[in-house]
Amino acid sequence: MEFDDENLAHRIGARLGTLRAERSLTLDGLAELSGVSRAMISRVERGEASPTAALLARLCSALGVSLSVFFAAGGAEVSPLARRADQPVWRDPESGYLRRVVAPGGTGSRVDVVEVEFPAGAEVRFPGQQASRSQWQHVWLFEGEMDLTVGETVHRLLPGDCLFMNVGDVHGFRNPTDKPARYAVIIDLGHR
DNA sequence: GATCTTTGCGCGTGGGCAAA
DNA sequence: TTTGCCCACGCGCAAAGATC
Repeated sequence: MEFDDENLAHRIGARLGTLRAERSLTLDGLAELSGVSRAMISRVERGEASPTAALLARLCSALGVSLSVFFAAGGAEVSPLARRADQPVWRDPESGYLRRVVAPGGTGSRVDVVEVEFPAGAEVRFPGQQASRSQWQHVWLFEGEMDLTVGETVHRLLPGDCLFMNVGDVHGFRNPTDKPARYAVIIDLGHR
């Protein structure tokens, strides 16, 4: 379920607007919570800008949802089975990394499962977010190599390695090799 | 071929304006 | 007064061109 860029930008914008409205937040309110300017939020909601992974993470954190919840199709039929063809896929316009929400949406589960294909040489950094401190994640590498930075510590992950970390910590993902990497992220969403 | 400079593009921000 | 949108600008990055 991969969308073309324009369609995806509009879907993200609509989803962002819905979540913001559900929380009775104004552009200013969300801007204050997320640290993203209200002009940028407005452009994203109108589908005029494609948010980067880092920016989207800040907005999701401010809204109190995970990226998985964000990309889960609102109102979609709830099923315990998520076929690969139906799993939401999003590509970060900045790094090119591909994020696939594997776990079925709308089940009420407090655990999300995400598959990531990370391009060679790419890097993504996520700022620390107080709103995400109740969330934890396992990063389980299948193929390639990844450098994961948590705070000041850099962890080199090899196939089979698994790193446990707090989602709210300042962290970064980097593929130092010339081959793409593939890994899974299992997220404990904590109390919602 | 390597290095430096220029140019173009996209992302993101701040300030200001108009409508309700 | 609040809210959402528009405009101008800065910044970073990659591609193209120039120079050695």
